[in-house]
Amino acid sequence: MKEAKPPAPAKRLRADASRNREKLIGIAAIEFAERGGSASLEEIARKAGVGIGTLYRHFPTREHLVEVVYRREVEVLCAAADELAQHNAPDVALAEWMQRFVDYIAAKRGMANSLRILFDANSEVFANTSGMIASALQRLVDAAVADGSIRSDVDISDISQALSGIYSAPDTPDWRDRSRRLVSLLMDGLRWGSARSRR
Amino acid sequence: MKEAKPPAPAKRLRADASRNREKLIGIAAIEFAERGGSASLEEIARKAGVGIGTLYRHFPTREHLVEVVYRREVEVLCAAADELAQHNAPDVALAEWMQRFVDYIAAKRGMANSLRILFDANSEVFANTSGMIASALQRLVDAAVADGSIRSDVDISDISQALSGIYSAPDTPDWRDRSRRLVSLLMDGLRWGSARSRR
DNA sequence: TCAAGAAACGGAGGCACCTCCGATTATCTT
DNA sequence: AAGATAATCGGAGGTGCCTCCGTTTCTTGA
Repeated sequence: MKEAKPPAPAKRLRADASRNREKLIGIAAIEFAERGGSASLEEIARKAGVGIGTLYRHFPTREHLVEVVYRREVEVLCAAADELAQHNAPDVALAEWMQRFVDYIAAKRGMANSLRILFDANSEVFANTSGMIASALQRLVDAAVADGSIRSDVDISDISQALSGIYSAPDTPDWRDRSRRLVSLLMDGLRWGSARSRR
Repeated sequence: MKEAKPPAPAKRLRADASRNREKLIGIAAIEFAERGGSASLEEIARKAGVGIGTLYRHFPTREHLVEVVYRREVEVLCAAADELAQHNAPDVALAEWMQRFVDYIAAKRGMANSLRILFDANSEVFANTSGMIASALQRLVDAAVADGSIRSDVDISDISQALSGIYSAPDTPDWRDRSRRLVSLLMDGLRWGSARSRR
């Protein structure tokens, strides 16, 4: 069975290779969150239990690693939307997801600089990821509207706007609390005047 | 004679210190222009004939050094405006100065990244320097208009606009030649319809 | 199951960053 | 003029970055 398969989309990785790769991404996510974009790559390799050479083979530059970690976290965040929707009332799922969004942003603030470099080099990444986030939000809102637990005259872009305000807010010590309160407030506003609240 | 002089504006530097400082700035300007923002600081110290410690005492971070070099070059560029005005016909001075502006921009392109970091940290620097440049340009244009060697209905902001286009132009190999041609063209346009050309 | 070849590992090595502090001046005081 | 004082010099040293390549481990096919 001679099959032409030259454009192998992504070569299967060897078992040890993919194990190491995952380990590195996991540790890197933690380190970037804790130490920001200047986390030591050697430290990451050490904690992942691999040599520095292995890290560099998988991620030729710091930005490659940042990109992969960033993508991974967006995926997790978006997957959480569906997870939450399955196990909660739609409005609760939406509220909880927005709170997680705050946490997600919090982790990103430390690495703002690396992300900007990445943005310059490959802005397509951001088009993808922001699309994913918008679509997750859309699904949650649609479900909550359909269910009558939030008002029906809301537009995704309004919510996005509010959430992006969180990102650009000044980096005070109480940033996180304030952001969480903002999300609660937003949620109250969405519930007010809903079919359910009127019933 | 007990005099209160606590707010000494800028402590006089010791002779050797200021000598070293100047040497460092000079070498750094050359290195940044040649190698871009990633020029080695140790290399700069070595070429300046001082220890690395001396460099770091004068300029605690790479960005400090970049900022000083940047400021210095803007000052030189603006001083050149007056110099040129004294020794040339006003229109010639203007033309020559714009050509020097191209060279100045060329040197900046390599260090775009460092400049952006600097911009985030201290955007006041840019307000200052762009003001200085605008005012130098204004002086040259005024003189040429008064002299009748360029048309009188020109606005500084139009010329600035054209010059800033040079900065944002794509970084092709012939960027410099194209920019110089653009400046010539601009100059022809300015001369056309001037009092002198009509006479 | 085993051997050969492919792929991945990992750390030594070279360079740059930046800090720290004893040695070395320049400037001030008497 | 010569010592006292304060500022400056300069490089050793610890850390991180990244490359290179000999060694180890996985996969495959017989």
